[in-house]
Amino acid sequence: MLQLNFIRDNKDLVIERLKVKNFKTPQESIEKLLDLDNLRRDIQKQLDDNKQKQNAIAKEIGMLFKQGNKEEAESKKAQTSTLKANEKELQEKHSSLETQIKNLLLSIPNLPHKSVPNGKGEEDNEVVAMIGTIPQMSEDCLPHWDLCKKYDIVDFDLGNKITGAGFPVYKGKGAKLQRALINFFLQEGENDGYMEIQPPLMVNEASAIATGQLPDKEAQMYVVTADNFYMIPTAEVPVTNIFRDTIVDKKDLPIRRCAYSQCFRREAGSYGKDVRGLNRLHQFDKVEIVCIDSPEHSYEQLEVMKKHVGGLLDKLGLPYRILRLCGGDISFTSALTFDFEVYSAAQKRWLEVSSVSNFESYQANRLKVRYKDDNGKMQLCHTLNGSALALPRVVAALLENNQTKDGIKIPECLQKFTGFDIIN
RNA sequence: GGAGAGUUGGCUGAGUGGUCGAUAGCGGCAGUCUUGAAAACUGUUGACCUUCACGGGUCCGGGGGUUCGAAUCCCUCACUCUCCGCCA
Repeated sequence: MLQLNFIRDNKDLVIERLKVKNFKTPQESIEKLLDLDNLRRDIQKQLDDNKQKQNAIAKEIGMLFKQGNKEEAESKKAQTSTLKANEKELQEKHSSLETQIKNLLLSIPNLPHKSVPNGKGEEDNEVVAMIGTIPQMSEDCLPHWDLCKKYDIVDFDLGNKITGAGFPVYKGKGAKLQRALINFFLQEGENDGYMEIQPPLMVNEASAIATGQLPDKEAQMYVVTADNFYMIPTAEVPVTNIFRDTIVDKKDLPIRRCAYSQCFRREAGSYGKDVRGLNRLHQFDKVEIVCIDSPEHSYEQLEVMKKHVGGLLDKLGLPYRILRLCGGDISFTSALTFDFEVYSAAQKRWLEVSSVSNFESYQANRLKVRYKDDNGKMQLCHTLNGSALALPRVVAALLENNQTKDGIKIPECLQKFTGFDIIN
C-alpha cells in the first residue's frame, strides 16, 4: 500500500496519478483518507496525554507502597477511574479510525510510473519492441491442442477425468519437455545471479495479504479451508514473503531469487477460446524471478530483469514482443509493468508468457522490507518480480512454431535437458 | 491426534506484579593506543506512532482479560521443542 506520509505531502500528485490508473474515486478517497488521518492523530494525542497521566499516578502509587504509605496509595487509586473511562472511549474511536484508514489504504492501488501510458485496457498497451521473425506456416499447420493429441504428449481428457478442466496431464516427451524447460529456466536464472528457492506451495493469510493477493484477489485463489491456507497463484508470494518483516543490509542489495513452482489459479470468469488447450490453466508451472533493491536502483533492475526474460526467449528462438502496460491494464500493485508475448503461429495470436514489474515500495510497505540508508535512516526497499518464464504458453508456441512434417523440433538450448531433439 | 515444556532487543540469555524498553555477554558502530591492523580499554548501539523541536505514547510471539500498575497473573490463538500415537 501507499505510505500515508507520502499521500499527505503529495496529495495533488497522488490524485493525478490515480486518474491514470483509472481509479474511480481518487479525489474523494484521498480527501477522506486525509480527514480520517487528521482525526486519528488528534485522538492519538488525547490518548497519549491520558496515558501519561495514568502512568504518572501508577508510578506515584508504586512509590507510596514502597515507602509503606498504604493509605495515601489507596486513595490515589480513585483518581484513575475517570481517566480509564475516558481512555476506553478514546481507544474505541482510535481503533475504529485505524481500521477505516487501513481499509481505505488497501483499496488504493499503486501509483503508475510516469512512463505509463493512459489507457483503458489491453488495446491501449504500447508495443515497445518486436523481436524475431514470425514464421510462415503452411495451411495445414495444427494448433498445439491438436499436436498434443497427435503426439500424445499432453492429455486434456485425462486431466478432466482426474480433476477437471484446466489440469492437463503431461505424458512421455511432453512431461520431459516440461522438466527440460524448468531446468533450463532455473539454470539461466542461476547464471544471472538469482539464488534458487524451493518455496511452500501454500501460504498463510499474512503472506497473502503482504504481497497483495488479499483482499483484492481472494476469489482467484484456491483456499484450503481446514487450515486457512491459500494455494499460491505464483511463487512471487512465498518468495517475496521470505523478506517480510526484515531489515536487509544495504550491502546485500540487490537481492535476487528465483523459484520454480506450480501455480494454482481459479480463473473465475474466464471462458471461450482463450482457455483452449494450454492457453489458460488452473494449475501450471512457472519459474519466477524476484529482486529487491533500493529505490534509486530499482528501475535499473527492471531493465536487468527484462534483459533476462528476453534472453530466454531469444535462446528458445521464439518471436516475441514487449508491451508497456497502460494505466488501465497494469496490475493493482504495480508501478510499471512490461509484458512479454510470444507469437503462436498456428493460433495466429500473441500469448503472454511473462510480466515483469516494479512495485516500488507498494509491496514493501505491507511486507515491511526495509534497509538503512547512508544517513542511517530506515527506508522501504523496492520490490520487483517477473516470470522467467511461465511454461504452458511457451510450450504452446514451441509446438506450433516448430512443427514440421517430421515432428516437432526441440530448440538447441533445451536438448541437453530433454535428451532428444524431436517429438515424433 | 494425545501429554508436557517453551516463545524476551541482530544473536545468546537474565528478569516471575511497581522508575523494566528491559541486567549481562556476543556482535555492530565510534574513539584511545598503533606506521597500519589485531588485541586491550572507553563510549555507543531496537522498531513504530506523534511533535518544527523539547517531549509524550506504544511494542518482551499474536489477540483479549485481571490490576492504580503486567515481560511477569488469567484466557485464547499461532509457532518451536520433548515424549507417545499415526505415517510418506
